[in-house]
Amino acid sequence: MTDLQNQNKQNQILDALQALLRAKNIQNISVSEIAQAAGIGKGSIYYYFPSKDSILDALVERNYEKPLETAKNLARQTEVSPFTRMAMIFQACRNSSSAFRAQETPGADVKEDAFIRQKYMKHLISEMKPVLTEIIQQGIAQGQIRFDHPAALAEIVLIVLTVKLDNALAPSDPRETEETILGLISLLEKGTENPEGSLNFLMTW
Amino acid sequence: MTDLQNQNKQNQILDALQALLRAKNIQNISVSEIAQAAGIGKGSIYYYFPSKDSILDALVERNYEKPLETAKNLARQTEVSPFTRMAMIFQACRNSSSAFRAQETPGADVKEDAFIRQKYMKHLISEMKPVLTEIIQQGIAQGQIRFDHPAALAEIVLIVLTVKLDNALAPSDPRETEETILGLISLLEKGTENPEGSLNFLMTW
DNA sequence: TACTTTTTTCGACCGTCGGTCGATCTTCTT
DNA sequence: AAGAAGATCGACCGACGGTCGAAAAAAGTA
Repeated sequence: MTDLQNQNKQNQILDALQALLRAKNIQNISVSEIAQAAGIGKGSIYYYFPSKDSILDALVERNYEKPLETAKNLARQTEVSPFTRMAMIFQACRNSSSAFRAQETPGADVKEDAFIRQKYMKHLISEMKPVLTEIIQQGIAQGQIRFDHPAALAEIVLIVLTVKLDNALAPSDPRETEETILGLISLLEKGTENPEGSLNFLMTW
Repeated sequence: MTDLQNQNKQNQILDALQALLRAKNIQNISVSEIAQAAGIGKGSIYYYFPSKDSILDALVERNYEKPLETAKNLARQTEVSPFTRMAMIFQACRNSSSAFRAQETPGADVKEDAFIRQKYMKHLISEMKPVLTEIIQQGIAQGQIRFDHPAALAEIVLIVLTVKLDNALAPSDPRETEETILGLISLLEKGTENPEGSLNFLMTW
């Protein structure tokens, strides 16, 4: 079987898992269920993946590849304002992370699918950090940003946004999340020596 | 049986789990193992805890109670500088979180005990946020801090520090971690309108 | 086409796990 | 002392992740 056909089959399994993930968390999804949803036998799952965890890994990878690509492309568009590019990156992250985001569980506490989201966040932060750092450095070179620690700034922004986006590590109602983002923007304005309110457009949530 | 004796028994189980946790991750520790390490039968575990997860919850709670107590006490000591109190809180968090921190796994990637650390971080952030917010508000009232979003600032600082402290969500070598903390301090100085270098003492890592 | 070989599919099966349960032992009460 | 209430236990249960060899499907060969 060609690599392409092989990937199709893997994607078929990944699609099934992603669909199931919308209704319940990983711990409550059995391999048999995934197989059934994918329309294949349970044994076949293990022909394409060595373990249940590895299916999750693959799904995470498939989901963060797209925003990463977007970010890398944006890093090259030096004619666009660095903050605008930052906003576009966050939007891309937001869209693709929705597959894993903690659902609104009104009465009960947040579901314990910590595992997969942590994996997603970890990869996203580590892969996105150098790209965002580069964009910030361009902003410094162009005089739009005044700050001495571009890599640190990139990581701080990524950590806060990823954690708040996920809404499981530091769960908040929308109102509180907005307040935190507003504070981050204010902190960014003062930190990068931009006038107050000039970064409000980042608030596209 | 008195409540005190009951708590002793629970602590005995918690101690056993904490000891086992140093060697392997949760997923690889069975309830029978915990029982054996605690010197009791498996069934007795379920006399004191309703589920395996609840044992973890209790262990997490036991570990974040102390720094939380410390923080609450500090919140009352308005004569001490808010930043000094912040530093003391971080130190307390640092000490008590070591039970869950990701070990240095030289060759391999970070162990997958994500679950428990995420739980610890979540509780720590949510419990610590109001306390730290109060301290920041005091700093604003006293004129040592100039910033419009005290709660947001508290959450941002807590998120970044907790994530970096944990070293699993955004793993870095010590050199890189230092750079990020340095950047956070710089951002804090500019954000709270304090002179550059004035918060360097927070760097007690 | 007829055959062998290789790839792919499958579900019964295995060991282990979290959790239950009634039997049993211990400790309190009167 | 005797019964009630509290505490302990490990055999047992259903379900899970993962294995395996048989068998079906596909590909190669003449």
